[in-house]
Amino acid sequence: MPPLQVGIVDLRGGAGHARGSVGSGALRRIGRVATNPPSTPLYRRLARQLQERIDAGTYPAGARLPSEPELSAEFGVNRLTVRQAVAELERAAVVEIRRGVGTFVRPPAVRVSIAVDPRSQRFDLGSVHSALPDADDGEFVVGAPPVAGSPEDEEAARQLGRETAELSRVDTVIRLGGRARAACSYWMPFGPLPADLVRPGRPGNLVLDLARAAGVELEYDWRAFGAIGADLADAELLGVPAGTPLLVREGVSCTPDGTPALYVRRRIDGSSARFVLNFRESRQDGAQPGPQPYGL
Amino acid sequence: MPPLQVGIVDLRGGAGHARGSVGSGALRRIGRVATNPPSTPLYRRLARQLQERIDAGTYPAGARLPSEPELSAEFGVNRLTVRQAVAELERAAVVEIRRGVGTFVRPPAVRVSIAVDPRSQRFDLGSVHSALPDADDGEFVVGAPPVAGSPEDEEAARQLGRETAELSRVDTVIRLGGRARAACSYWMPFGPLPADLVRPGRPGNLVLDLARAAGVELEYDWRAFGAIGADLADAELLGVPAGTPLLVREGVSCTPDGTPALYVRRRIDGSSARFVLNFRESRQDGAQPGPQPYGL
DNA sequence: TAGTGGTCTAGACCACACA
DNA sequence: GTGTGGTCTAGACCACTAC
Repeated sequence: MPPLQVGIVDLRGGAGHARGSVGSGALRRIGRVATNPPSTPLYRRLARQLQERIDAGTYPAGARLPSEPELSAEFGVNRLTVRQAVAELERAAVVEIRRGVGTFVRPPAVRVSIAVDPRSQRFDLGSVHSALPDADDGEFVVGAPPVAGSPEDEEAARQLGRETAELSRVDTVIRLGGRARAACSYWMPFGPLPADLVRPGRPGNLVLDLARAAGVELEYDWRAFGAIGADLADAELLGVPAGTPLLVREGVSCTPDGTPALYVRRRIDGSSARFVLNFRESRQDGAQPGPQPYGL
Repeated sequence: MPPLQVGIVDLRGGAGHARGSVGSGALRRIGRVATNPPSTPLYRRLARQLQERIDAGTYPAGARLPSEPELSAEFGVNRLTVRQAVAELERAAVVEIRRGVGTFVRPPAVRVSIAVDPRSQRFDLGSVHSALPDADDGEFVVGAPPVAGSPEDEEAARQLGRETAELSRVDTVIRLGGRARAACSYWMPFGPLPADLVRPGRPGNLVLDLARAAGVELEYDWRAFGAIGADLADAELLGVPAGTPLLVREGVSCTPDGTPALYVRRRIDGSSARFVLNFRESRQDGAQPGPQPYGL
């Protein structure tokens, strides 16, 4: 456990900070009376200070930070201000907060790396499935909501060149390592879907099963990558706070004759995966065989 | 302006919510005394309620939400609780908060769509440049920090198969539409770099200029996509709150003989761009020529 | 000047994890 | 039980924006 510093720590400015300078260098409590408005809010200076300690190894990876009351006392600020600083670090994936336990420094980002060769046409990689096969993991249907006029549904209809009334929809969650990693939505221009396939809780590779049931062969048409914050619904599905960065991977698959047959939109927990595209033939040197995953 | 509802609004549960039921249906203020702990925190129920109003068109796109004191009075909760709810909606990109002005409903997500044909080898699309050429926009050098032992530097060295001491680094910001859209870092296994090229504030296409200066021809080796929250440094560079979802696009380019010559890591404001990969030849039907951008 | 959101405090009660 | 983080209140002062 890191040594608990006693007394009040000065939070004025910090290294490389522009304003906020006060005359004397005396250690001074920063309280309600803003003798010299520092322009940088207190909670942010606190966040920087904590970040510096983490970078310096004062709080190494995996270590528990001092508790909120401890930090509150050490820096002479309100506990809520401490919480605001720590929340910022949590959103930046620097620390992980475990309720009832403590706040811990995150290890340097372990990610699953998924290689995709963009020149091959028929493959069903790119789904997170093949990365970490494990018991209890997999894709699970969470519902088959009717296609109404939601913005998502409208988008799907536009992408498939159909009317919303012609579409069926299924929502799933992909679990890996005991955690929900991705929320998926599928739209298809046919229906009704086999009740057994879209039964909530059903495991399996939904895309493959649906394609088989419909008797169609699917090819990638296009895929797109973006980043958004989790909305309230996705946050609940994935068990993360709203606003958590999600990697959105969406696209259309079509039959060999070019008819759009599937629009898929996946929201993937950003800390869980990245997608790699290789543009050169597999290298011969062997020294650096493609991208190095961040750890795993 | 939406009509200001008077009185106290009931926040118990909300549609489709599991727990939190109380006996009578009377409108009741939810105060300090939790007569029946609803399990779902107040601020989240408030967020849902506001989201519902936005979905229902009570607060249409572009409209200003009632001010925090107004919402505080309407729902009978503390202003800080209101702020917590609104902050959640802001992180989910549902509303935009303008200090001193108000909180506004965001339009349905306008994004720049950038098509990339993954089968062609030599192209410098994929950079955000070609999307929105405009005056005052472009890429600007913000610094050429020495390569020390930071985790990023170590990663770059690993990717390039070099020691950190062999690398040079440049950081830039890409501005589009008057806003910073992407923060970029480049690592190259040579140096020193031409002082004129890495002078802070210098505009231009840095990759092309550096390659020309070094007399090397660059090809894509691999590119990867991920999503993270903005850390404190990126948040400052991009002018967004820490934790804002960023699309990370990183990769290695090499010379025609396969020698790694550039590691690049871009953090792109998630609300600004998405990357599209086309797997099929350009379509003949013409009806749906590739993916439809979300608006722009 | 008036109204908006941004920050900060002090204090309270709660749910959760763990010993 | 003890300590952790999670929620909520009341009140205050501030900075920014627009009129």
